[in-house]
Amino acid sequence: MKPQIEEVLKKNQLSITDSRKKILELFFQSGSALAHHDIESGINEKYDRVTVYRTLQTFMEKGIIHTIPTPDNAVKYALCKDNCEQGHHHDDHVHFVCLKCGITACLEEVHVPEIKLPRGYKTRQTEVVISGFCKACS
Amino acid sequence: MKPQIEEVLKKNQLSITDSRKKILELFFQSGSALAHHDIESGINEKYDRVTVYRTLQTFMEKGIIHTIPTPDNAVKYALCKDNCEQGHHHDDHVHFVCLKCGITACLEEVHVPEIKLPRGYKTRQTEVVISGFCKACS
DNA sequence: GTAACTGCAAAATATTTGCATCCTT
DNA sequence: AAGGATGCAAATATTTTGCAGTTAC
Repeated sequence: MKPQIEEVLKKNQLSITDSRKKILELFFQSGSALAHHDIESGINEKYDRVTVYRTLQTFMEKGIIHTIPTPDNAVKYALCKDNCEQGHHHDDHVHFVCLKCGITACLEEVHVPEIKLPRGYKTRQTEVVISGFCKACS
Repeated sequence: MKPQIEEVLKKNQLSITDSRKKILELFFQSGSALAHHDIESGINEKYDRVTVYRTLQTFMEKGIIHTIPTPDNAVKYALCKDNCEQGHHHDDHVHFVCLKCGITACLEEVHVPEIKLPRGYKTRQTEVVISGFCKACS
């Protein structure tokens, strides 16, 4: 597990620091999307709030994580699984938010459909967020 | 135009006040989604920031407006056109964000497709936000 | 007249920036 | 050793709450 994490950092030309390792590890462990708050409280060692902000921003720039737009406009971050290169994030999967337990997750196996727009509009990216009840809660 | 606005307020059992009329009018005029900031700066008479917050919240509760989840997690509000009753907001249309001019709009004429989720998940609502270039910018 | 709404002050929360110090390479 | 990352302090921005005065009905 650990080596995988350092690899990700190396591959993105980021120096390997404690906070980055721990935060990235948390993403790998949880498997779901995390809010800033989840990150601050999900790690034993306390890192400065500012460090968390900057780390998330760095990960975003490198395409390691991405934000998920949720219906209530809470900011959540999730690992980019696949073909995200620096600056060019591209999701093709659906995001899910559970109305009961609040978990937010990427459904990698569910693809977003192609949607035809009226004449004149050009699609660059389609985001789909489905809210409902997850396996555990339904 | 004006009478239409007062009607909406009446229908929702809200007392008719200046701020509510002006803010609602702004939504009708703009035809697109508005951020809190757009509302504060889009009205000549200056209403207190707190009043704007509370008015938006009231409109949300009554189902007059709804929030749109945008890719950058900015909070935007738009009129509910159709079958939204108090507490039960239900969109069936797609939201569009222009990457150039930044406009956010509801594409009433584009319906969200039905998406099958893996066994165990239950869908309650599907939100679709497409970013790209609008008629004017493409 | 009464209940509801507004504006002001201030608290609570969230995010960003500058800078000195420390750590990775 | 040098550049980048962190932590602290503080500046900004955002949202919420309490309360007194005002307005709609």
